[in-house]
Amino acid sequence: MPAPQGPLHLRLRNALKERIQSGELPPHSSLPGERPLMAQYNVSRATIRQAIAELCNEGVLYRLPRRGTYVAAPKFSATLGELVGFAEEIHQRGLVAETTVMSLTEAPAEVAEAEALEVAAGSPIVRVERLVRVDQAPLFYDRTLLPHSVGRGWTPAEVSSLPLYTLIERRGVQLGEGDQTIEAVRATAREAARLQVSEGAPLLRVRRVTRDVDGRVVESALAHYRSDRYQYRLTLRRQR
Amino acid sequence: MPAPQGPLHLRLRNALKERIQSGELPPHSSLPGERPLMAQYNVSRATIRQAIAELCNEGVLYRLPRRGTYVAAPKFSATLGELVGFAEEIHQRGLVAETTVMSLTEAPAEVAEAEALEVAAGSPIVRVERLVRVDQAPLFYDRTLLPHSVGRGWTPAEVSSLPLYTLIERRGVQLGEGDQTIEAVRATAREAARLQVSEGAPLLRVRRVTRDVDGRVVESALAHYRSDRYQYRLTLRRQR
DNA sequence: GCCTTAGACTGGTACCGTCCAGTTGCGGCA
DNA sequence: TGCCGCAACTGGACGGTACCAGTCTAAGGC
Repeated sequence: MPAPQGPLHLRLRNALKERIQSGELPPHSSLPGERPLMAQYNVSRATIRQAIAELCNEGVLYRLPRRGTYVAAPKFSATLGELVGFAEEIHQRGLVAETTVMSLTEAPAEVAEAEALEVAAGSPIVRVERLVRVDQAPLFYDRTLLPHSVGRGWTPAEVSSLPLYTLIERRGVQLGEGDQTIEAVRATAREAARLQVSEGAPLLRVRRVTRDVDGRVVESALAHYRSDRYQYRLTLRRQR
Repeated sequence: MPAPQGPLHLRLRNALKERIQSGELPPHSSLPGERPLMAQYNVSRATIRQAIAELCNEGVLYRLPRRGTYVAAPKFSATLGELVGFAEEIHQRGLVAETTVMSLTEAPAEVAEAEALEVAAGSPIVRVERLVRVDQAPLFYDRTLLPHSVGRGWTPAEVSSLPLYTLIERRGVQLGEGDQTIEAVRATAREAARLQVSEGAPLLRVRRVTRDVDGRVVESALAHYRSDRYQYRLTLRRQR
């Protein structure tokens, strides 16, 4: 075989994941002990423990001290507390999104925009407005603000073909946390026209402020989803 | 000194946390390297790395490979991907909720209810309906279904004074994951009356299926929030 | 047949060592 | 003065070992 690349613990992690997904290790069955696994995969215990720890963090496995390591029940959502962009999420659900860039401008920030991005008023920023369709019909409309350092030089072609988070990470930005608020609103006349719903139809309004690992605002987004076509879905885990 | 107890890596973890919280290590400042820390705390590098890895998972620190370990910006939300109940969440926000139990019944499950709880149709289940007010005005109405083994024997007094999750955990149930879907809907005449809004007002509908660590359904809830008084808020972290 | 108990597990904690590949800063050379 | 290369340092990835404290089981005593 062509000698799989990458760190051992990652390869081990994927190997175990496959054994679980293939059904060889069904939910709630116990994994071999760490010492048997050492012999099986010919790696040190530290490596085994690292791979298992990662899978526990992902929720794929769980440990019962002094009893064993077990396969967790399958997850019901791929996104467990993970920050994903609008377009990324659509893609993760296996849908094909068509993105139309309505506008893409670089300009000095107005007061409200500067506040949202936590930069000085008048600083250069980038504004992106997009309409995303799935299966022909509009799904959501969003307006995203980015600091000039992040969004500078993007083309409509890039923005319509790649998730914003991909473009952001390409700039070398390490994404950290994203703070979202979700509310229900009535569609205004303008929103109704854009999303092709009747005025007053219920919409999901999602605001998100994304920061890099240093806490600097990287993106401030406001999206309106057609509620007849979209449900916000997330999985949360109880802390021990 | 009285020899602090517990595993070394936990003590180290807390020691570092205190140095951060005291302001000795401000946000975005770099931690000493792992090797200097070994000498400083007189522990092995593996222990240092374990403590740092835990703090990274918590979001207190972040690493830049081959550059260093840094103090993260303080968190913006207490609930980072944590599963919390409706009442718990209100409490966490520092609000005082008045809960009115509209009904509390034990009965055989109807087909749809049995499906939601993943039990056999006709199995005994418990239904709870509650109206929660904050500052006099209604905030949300919710209907929760529970398997008989979980909700059996609860009194209206208990249900109105304690979060459901507290009651569930008192039964010895280990909560695992909760799957939520959030959508925007128009208030029906009945919902409008209960929540004291006009008919057709936008509401946030939150459905949640909570499971224990073994994957068994523990609770199936459906809540309607007044959108003029409530925004769903959550913080997510980007996976590495 | 039942109960006790010893030993073979389990994961948890902690130590040691080694090598690797980027980053960074500093000193020296042009 | 300015550029460049190298040495020092960083976290990442492995390997090995040892001991601990509970759990589970199966053998042995009653």
